Amino acid sequence: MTPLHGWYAEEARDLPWRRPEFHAAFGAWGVLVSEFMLQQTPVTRVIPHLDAWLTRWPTPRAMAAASPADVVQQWANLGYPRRALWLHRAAVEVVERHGGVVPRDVDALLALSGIGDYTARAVAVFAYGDRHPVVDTNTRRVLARAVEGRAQPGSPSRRDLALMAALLPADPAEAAVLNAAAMELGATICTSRAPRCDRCPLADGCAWLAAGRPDTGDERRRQAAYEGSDRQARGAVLRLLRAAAPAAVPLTAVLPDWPDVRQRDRAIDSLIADGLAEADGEGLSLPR
DNA sequence: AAGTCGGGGCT
DNA sequence: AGCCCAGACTT
Repeated sequence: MTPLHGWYAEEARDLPWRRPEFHAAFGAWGVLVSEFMLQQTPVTRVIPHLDAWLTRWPTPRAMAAASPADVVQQWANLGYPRRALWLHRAAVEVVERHGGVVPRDVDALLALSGIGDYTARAVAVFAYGDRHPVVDTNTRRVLARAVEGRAQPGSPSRRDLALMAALLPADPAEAAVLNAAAMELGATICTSRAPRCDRCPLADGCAWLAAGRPDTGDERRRQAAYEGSDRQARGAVLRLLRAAAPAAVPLTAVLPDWPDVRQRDRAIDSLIADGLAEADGEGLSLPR
């Protein structure tokens, strides 16, 4: 893993959350927001939204004072809109439990809404410089190949954390670089489909490359089709509510021509259950 | 351990 | 027409 340091210094992408100005302006809150947005949304899609979000709500306290409707609206088309509500809830929790300061302790971070193993450690490491293993889907693939000689990682588990922890340098700053470098390598070189092993700094020591890049038969659990799914219906309803906001949409005007009316109603009910929509006498709207 | 949850871009 | 994406939550 040692070659990653030099490679990262030379080749790392210039991303907003890696710039000193970003940390100076938004601190740990900026890192927290960026990591929320990056949960399953590609880097290139997050970038255009991040600055607008942080300019509007530059602190947890500002975010906590916003309405859920404004939060869902600002989240726009980033996907998985429950994350917007969780981010808002996390901001409230930061104000209530930590005086408005994003906590540094991993367990305190894990206790916040919408924060799991990845995000908690990403904040502790990239915002505060502490020494923890940060393992995302990119890192898991790099470890699977370079260390275990497999084509694809297995399902996420705590083993990944232990494996990465064992590879971290003793110095926290160097450990942070390795964490970021492993993610960067997986995102740009050691990609899922067509890895560029010819440009990989770990090529000499990679177990998978040494074995001739075998197909180790690790089936990735594939996602159901989006077309025709409940998720698509939810997305369509929410898009309608965003367009109408702050006005409510009469229930009879909510996707009247949707192919499957039971699916439509299921989508409405589940959005209400999630707190992403609200129904009253005037109809359906974003949550007040 | 398996299901659910967006949406866009690339192959 | 799939596959993939700086995951987390619920059951």
